Amino acid sequence: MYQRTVTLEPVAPFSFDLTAGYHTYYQARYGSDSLEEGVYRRLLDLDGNLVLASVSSVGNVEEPRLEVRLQGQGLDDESVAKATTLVSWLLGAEQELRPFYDMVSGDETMSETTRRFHGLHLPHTASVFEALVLAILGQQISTHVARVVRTLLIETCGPHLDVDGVLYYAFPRPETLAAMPVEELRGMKLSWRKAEYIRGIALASLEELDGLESLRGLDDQEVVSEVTRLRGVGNWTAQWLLVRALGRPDALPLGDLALRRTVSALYFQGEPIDDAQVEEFCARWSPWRTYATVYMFAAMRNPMG
DNA sequence: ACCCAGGCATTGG
DNA sequence: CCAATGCATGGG
Repeated sequence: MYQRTVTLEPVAPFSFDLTAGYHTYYQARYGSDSLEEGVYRRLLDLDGNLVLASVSSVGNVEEPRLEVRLQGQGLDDESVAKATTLVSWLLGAEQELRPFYDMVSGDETMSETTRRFHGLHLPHTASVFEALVLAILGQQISTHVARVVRTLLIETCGPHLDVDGVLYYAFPRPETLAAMPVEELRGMKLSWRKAEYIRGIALASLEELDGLESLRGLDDQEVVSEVTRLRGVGNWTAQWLLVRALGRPDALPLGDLALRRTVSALYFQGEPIDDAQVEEFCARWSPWRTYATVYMFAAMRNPMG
C-alpha cells in the first residue's frame, strides 16, 4: 500500500464541511462516502485501480485549501493526477458561486439561505452511471428508504478495499450490475421495475466505448432528450443527472414533490402549487437554477431552529 | 392498519 | 391526449 498527499485550492468561497456533508446527507456515512472528524473519505475506482482519498480542510471558507491523502496499490504519477482531478470534481471545487450570490442579492429569502450556507458547492457523482442509478433508486420513495436501498446496493455490489482494517466501498461498476440477475437486485429492496431499469442503464453504459459518458459533450436539451429514451428515465431523473453528474448550472427538476413543497413554503406561504407555477417562478434564477434548487433544499432540510 | 414518500411506465377512457 | 394505477418498503 502506497501513500501520497496532494493539495487542492477550491474556488472561494468554499465551505468544506457543508460541501462534503452534502455527500453524506450530513451523517457520518452514506454508501460510498463518509465524513468523520473533519475527514471526508471516498474510495476512488480509477479504471479498476482502487484508491482511497481522505480529504481534510487546512484553510478556511475564504481561503480554502484541502489536503488530500491518497492510499492504494498502484499510485504512479498518472493515477495521482487522475485521483486529484476526480476529488476536485466530487467536491465541485471549481464552481464559481459569486455570480449566483450576486444575482439573488435582492431576494431576501434566498439571500438569507446563501448566507446560512455560504460556501456550499454542489457535489458531483463520479460518473453518469452512478447519478442515473442513484436517481432511479430514489424515485418516489422517501429519502430514508432510499438510504437503506443505496447502502445495500453499494455494500453488496461495490468494489471494496481494506485500509487499516476498515472496509471502504466504491460505487458498483456497470459490468457488475449488468451481469447480475434481476432477482438479485430485487433482493436489495428494489422493485422489479427499478431492478430492470438499473439493469438497462448498466447495459447502456457498457454499449460503446464511453457509453453514457459521451453525454458530457451534449448541451442540456440534447442530454435530456437522449437520456429520457432509456426506460425508467423521465424528465426528473434527467434534470438530476444534469445537476449531479454533469455539473450543469441551470437544471430544474420539475416533477419533484419536494421542490414544489419547498418553493411553496418559501415563496407561496405554503399554498399548494403545481409544476407550471414552479417553472414560472423559478425562471427568475436562470441561468443558475441548479444552485437555487440546491440551496432551497438545503434550507428545508436544515430549517432554522 | 393505514398513507405517504425528492417518479415512471402502462393502461383505460 | 389526460387521469388513474401499481410499484417496494420504512416511518408517521
